[in-house]
Amino acid sequence: MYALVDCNNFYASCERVFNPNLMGKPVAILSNNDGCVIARSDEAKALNLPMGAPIFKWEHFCKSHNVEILSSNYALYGDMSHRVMSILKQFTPDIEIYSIDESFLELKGFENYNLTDYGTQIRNRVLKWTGIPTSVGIAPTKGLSKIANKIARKSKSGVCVMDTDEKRIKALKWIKIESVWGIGNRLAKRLKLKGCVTAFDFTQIPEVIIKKEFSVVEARLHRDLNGIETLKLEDNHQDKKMIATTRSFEGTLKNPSDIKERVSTFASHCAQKLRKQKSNCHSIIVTLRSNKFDKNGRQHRESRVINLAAPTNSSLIISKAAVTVVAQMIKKGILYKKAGVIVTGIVPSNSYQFNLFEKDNSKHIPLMDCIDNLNKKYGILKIKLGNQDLQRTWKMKQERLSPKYTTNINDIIVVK
DNA sequence: TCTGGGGTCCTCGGGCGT
DNA sequence: TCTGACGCCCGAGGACCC
Repeated sequence: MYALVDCNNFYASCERVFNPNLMGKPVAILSNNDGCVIARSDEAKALNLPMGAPIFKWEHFCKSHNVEILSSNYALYGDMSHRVMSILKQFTPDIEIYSIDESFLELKGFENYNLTDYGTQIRNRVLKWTGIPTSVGIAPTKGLSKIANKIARKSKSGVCVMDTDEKRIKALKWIKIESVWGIGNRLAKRLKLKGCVTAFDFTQIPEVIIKKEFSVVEARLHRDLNGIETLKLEDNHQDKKMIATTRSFEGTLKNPSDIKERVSTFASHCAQKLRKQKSNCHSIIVTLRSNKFDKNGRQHRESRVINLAAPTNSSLIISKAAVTVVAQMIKKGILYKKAGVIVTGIVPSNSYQFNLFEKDNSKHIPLMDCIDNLNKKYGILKIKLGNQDLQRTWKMKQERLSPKYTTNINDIIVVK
């Protein structure tokens, strides 16, 4: 059996732990740069404030309905997530941390347990120790545990155990096809054309047809929902296969030197993340785009790939390559809105094949170590490359940011 | 004025070796 | 030596997730 433990309205719940005034009120959390709504409390959902709503269009609505709007505070959410996950690890050794707010727990050897009680224990402990409410869905497969979790979320107890075929069929008939994990908008449309309205309809289509007309992904899901354990617990300890830093600019940029500065910063950020996981990258992808929402402006969107002669995690090499390429991409007269650097072809830094003509950049290794250590000691990004913005005039818009209650000593709550 | 960021996996089509 | 069939590899782009 698998349990899916999902934190209810995670970002809003984290904020409420440290600011009880938000209890019972509609709360909306904004994306980076305070752009659009990315998380909502139940009360905000009940007001039909949509996910992804651009806040400048919904500000008036929020004011008139007393919605509390907050910038996203990832330092807080990351730390709270870590606390929740470490509690979940006490309940089973087989756990897959699926995202910041949910985990799959494999319950092997729990045949003699009362799973409803066990799920309740999980919920109670997480709530008591962290203040975060959760829902627990327990079922024979991962796909079904996702559906059980949706039912749990709607139930009073917050726990749903799908342990018989009758319960499985009832649940499948209840859930709409577009709400099934792994079925996005496009697929839902195609499936509806075939008369698939619920997950149950999907499971009744013969597997050969699914394989033929859709793909192996849907075929796997099909088996899983039919109760055949197909999707397995995934290993959490693997290194990332791709590391990205992409950002929208505060306004729009047309000056090549401004754009190059941003790209250099994104590149060195990627390099830093590579070094943190002790990896090197073989290739770099640089992306640049104008404002897609500007209907009147000239549009330009491009991405280019740089294949390196030898894998590296040196900020100097990655930044230089990315800046050179972005300089070739910039078109005169275009107002650019967003850029990004993605590093791929990731290999462990201690084992890679030298190229016959490779230049020795071994001096970079102690230099990068030194930069990382100084930044660790004196605060992130104190040491920068010469082509980065040394005055740190670029800052994310975070006008409604809550304190870093759990990760910054100056922000700790004082009880008087 | 203002519309997120970071991932994974899969398919498809072209290039290329057998 | 040429050609077609086949399979593998790789990059681009799509779809999905949170």
